[in-house]
Amino acid sequence: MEKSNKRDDILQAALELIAEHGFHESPMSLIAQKAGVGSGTIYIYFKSKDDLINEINRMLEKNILMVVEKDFPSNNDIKKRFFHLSKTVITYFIANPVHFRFIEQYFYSPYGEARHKERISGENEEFEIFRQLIEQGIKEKIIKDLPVFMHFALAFGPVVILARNHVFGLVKLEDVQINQAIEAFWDAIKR
Amino acid sequence: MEKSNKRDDILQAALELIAEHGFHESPMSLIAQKAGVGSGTIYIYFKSKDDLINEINRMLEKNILMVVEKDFPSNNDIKKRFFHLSKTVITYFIANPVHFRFIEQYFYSPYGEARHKERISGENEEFEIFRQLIEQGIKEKIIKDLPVFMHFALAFGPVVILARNHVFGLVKLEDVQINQAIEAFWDAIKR
DNA sequence: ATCCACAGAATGACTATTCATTCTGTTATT
DNA sequence: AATAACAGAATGAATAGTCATTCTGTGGAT
Repeated sequence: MEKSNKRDDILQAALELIAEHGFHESPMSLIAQKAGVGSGTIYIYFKSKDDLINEINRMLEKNILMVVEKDFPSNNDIKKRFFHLSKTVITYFIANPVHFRFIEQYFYSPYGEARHKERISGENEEFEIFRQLIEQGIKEKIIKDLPVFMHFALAFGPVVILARNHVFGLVKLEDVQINQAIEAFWDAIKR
Repeated sequence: MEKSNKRDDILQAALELIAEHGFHESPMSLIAQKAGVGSGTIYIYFKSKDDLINEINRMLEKNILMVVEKDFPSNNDIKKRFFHLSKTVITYFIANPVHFRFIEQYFYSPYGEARHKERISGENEEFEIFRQLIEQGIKEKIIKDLPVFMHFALAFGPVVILARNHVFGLVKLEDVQINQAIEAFWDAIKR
């Protein structure tokens, strides 16, 4: 599996640089240097800088989906599943600050707009898990009868801000606090 | 008061361009053109592009604070005040999509990091209103005994995502839905 | 009223720099 | 020997910022 080592090196270098400095403060020359690669080499693996950036995002999304799906308690009750999902996501962000900061910048830039639309409109696996959870919960009268996108906002809005505060070192989120937070926005969602 | 018309023209032009296209897709030459001004003129009013961008943010923050403080029901009960604050903010974002998109890009970029730290650590008027509200609510046992930053995440996290969905045209938030959403995240906050 | 002198606002061509991308020659692989 | 992968220099487009010059409006002198 050591096949395309350079490709991964480039992805990793770009990810780290962009997470720290942003898109336009991460020139291809620097990415190449950090990856230990000639700048021309990047263009063997990626069509353009945009392509590289989108590829990083795809990699991270796949990664997160994997983490979320692993050990997901599909057969447990709604609240348990909601907790697992929320906790996994927030824990992932805290454990991977570099990923978090990349995703945040990507998401809140013209790049992420298209991606965001896809996510809301449906064809996204990550979101699918959440959607099923909510829809079932509504049917079972456990969750408020509100549109799914609203539940998404109620749950992931706080997650993102909390992760941000932690990643930026403004607060230190301990396990207890994470649980308190999830418990709190569960109150927003549940009937 | 028609004193420095050009300054305002430049701020407005830059605001609109950046909201739509992002920071790096808004060259000074274009800003100048859109403002109906020579490119050198910008440097009479602003030290640099960064200065211009920070100045736009300052302008918008002042503006929002004004809107929030106007008619704020200081003497009403906690829940009423919380509702007013939340509703004002979300309504402002929806009514001013250009402002929202600028703020979002600013906030989620290296520019916004410093600003965010200031906000959390306290010396920010906007935030002060919220802080007082929460602290009083905790004292009166109306609101959960959690750190203020957590309540901030619980309330403004959803607000931002909802506004985003609306501004991007993914959903159309009617008054009823806004009220439902606030009612929901009030559940997250209240005891 | 007309004109002149002048301050400082405004301009836009210009410069130096940075950047993404391409080109070229070299090295490794088959 | 032929091919593909590679590094890094070269390129040209784009950009932020500068500066010598032009414009504009005001106040005083006639």
